[in-house]
Amino acid sequence: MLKGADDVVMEQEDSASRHGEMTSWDINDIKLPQDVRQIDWFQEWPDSYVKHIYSSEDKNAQRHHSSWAMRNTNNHNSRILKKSCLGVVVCSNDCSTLDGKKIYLRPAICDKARQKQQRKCCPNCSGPLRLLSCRGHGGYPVTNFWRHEGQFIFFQSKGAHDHPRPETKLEAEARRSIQKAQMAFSPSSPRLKRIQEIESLTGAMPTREALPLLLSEPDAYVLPANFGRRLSKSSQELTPGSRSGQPPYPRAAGEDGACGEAPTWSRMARVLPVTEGGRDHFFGPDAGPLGDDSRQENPPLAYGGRRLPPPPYPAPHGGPCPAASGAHRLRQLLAPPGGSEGDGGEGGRRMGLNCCGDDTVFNLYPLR
DNA sequence: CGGTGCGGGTTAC
DNA sequence: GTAACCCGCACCG
Ligand SMILES: [Zn+2]
Ligand SMILES: [Zn+2]
Repeated sequence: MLKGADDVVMEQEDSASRHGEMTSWDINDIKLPQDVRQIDWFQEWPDSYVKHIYSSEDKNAQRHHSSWAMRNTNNHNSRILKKSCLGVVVCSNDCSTLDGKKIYLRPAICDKARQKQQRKCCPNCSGPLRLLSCRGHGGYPVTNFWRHEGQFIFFQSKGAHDHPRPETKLEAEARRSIQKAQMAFSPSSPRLKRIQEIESLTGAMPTREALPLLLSEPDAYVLPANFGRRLSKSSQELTPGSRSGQPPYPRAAGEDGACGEAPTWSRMARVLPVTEGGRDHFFGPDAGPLGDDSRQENPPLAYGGRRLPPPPYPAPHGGPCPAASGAHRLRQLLAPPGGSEGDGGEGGRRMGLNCCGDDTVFNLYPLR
């Protein structure tokens, strides 16, 4: 992925190659540095060839999380855990939501579940879904390596994702929950239900954009409570997705309620003093469109021809997309993750920025 | 149900 | 030998 603004680069790179002192280690070294100068806050979207050293206390690191859809891969080395990127699931129709956003679903990690997922249909236009595989590492999926050593957890990634970011794990979970609730809710005959389970199960779902709106629905008011908690302590951990990229929250509370204006936090907060702890989220300005079609789930035959995304922004042509289902009101579903692990900013951790209250952050979001 | 780890085994280079 | 990857198994929330 190209990094647009420098600040973006900074945020990620900074930690790895901070201030000159090159990261002199490699995940394969017999001995890894134990005189670590600085520990990094968990990085939710590590990209490019970066390295990070996390605290062995960091829960996200312990679980080898990433907001990229990474699946375990066997490298026959129990000391080093290796994972490879699954890419992102896109709509074959390349449809767009009302507010012009694309559908980037999170590939299921489980093989079986992923196959099932690919048979489902687009939550936005009901068109067929397609898996856009990752080829950011020499034509192969980007790989991530994890190694626990001493009081640290070393992380190293190889390759730069050449596809948009998928929904975070939390968003994907929310999506599943909503759809589930939606189904259970529908007062239809068992027979119909059956059908929905098959078809609908496949797609008719609110899109990423809709999520926040749904959650903001009247009953959604269950959330506030959580809001308070999160973001409080100076050291907490947040599951990878936790309110990162496309937080279902920002708009939640007071919004123009209207659905008209979908969330506009497309590009924002890039500049925040520090991306909130553990969450470096906020989409990167790069999460951009990267159309690149013609690349599906075929092995990297001859890779070398790189096609670039069509025009800057493929016009939304969604095609005949009778907005799927009207899924409305659905509440909670989004459990407040534990917390977050400090703040990610680099250059040293910043403690709370929370002192002012969670709202601070929220107010920043709309910052479009 | 699906995320995560593990490790045997295969295949291509 | 290295790397990608398939496959089943176990554990867990
Ligand atoms: Zn679609
Ligand atoms: Zn990738």
